[in-house]
Amino acid sequence: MKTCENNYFQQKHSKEMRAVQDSMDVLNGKWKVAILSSICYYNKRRFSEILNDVEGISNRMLSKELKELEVNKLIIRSVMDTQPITVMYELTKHGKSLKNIIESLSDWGIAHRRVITGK
Amino acid sequence: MKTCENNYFQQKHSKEMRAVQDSMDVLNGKWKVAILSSICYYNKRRFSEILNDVEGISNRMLSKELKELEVNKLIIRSVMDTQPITVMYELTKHGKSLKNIIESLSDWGIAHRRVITGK
DNA sequence: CTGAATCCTCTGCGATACTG
DNA sequence: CAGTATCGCAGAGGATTCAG
Repeated sequence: MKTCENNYFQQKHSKEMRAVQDSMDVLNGKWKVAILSSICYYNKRRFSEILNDVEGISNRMLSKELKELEVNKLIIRSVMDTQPITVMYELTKHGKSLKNIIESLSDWGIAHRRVITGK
Repeated sequence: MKTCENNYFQQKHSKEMRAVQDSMDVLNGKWKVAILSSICYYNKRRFSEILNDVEGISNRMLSKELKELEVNKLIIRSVMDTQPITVMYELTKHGKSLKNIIESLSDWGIAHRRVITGK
């Protein structure tokens, strides 16, 4: 019976689908992945450096997004006692587990441009 | 000199960073990746099936997002001449190249839940 | 069944200015 | 330098209805 077949497959993949949604909820918005990329590529990165890396982002947004990433335990914020103060951001172990995805997204972005522009 | 060093690395990674942004521009919004996951996991999928797979999406949104995905050459839409008509969606070759990323996101989503809930 | 058309709400995000 | 505080709007997205 067709519906049974569908239900079978449905159950088979609904868990993965929910997991994908969970991931995208954390990485939502226009900036999160780009910010993570910046920190990921440079290992440690300062606020103003990320501000430059991520094209077009405002300090307001950067501040807000960094806070969310910290809450989600993807990055660690540490204040350096300099004058004036500087703040370093780095990936947690958990954040580093996104490295493969980020690199894949980079590769895919380049491939996508080729596909859309017709090479 | 520190700034030179920074500029050097800056140039080294700005290309990847732009590519990541390109990818995320295509996959933006609340639903795109989930929709792609549905089609990806089942190879071919009908409108109403995707509507069920993606929890919470409205037909209005699904319709709109599918259109964008088609414009970006990630999926192909084909109308089956049945009564009433059914519409199948499947990934293009280019769309299929997202499979690894989708699977990684699924794995990461599960891991993330463990990290946040403290296991 | 697969959408398109309306209407309406809410919020993501930009611009700008200000603080320690 | 690294943020916070306001203000304002376009547009994402929800609910509902209509159409082929």
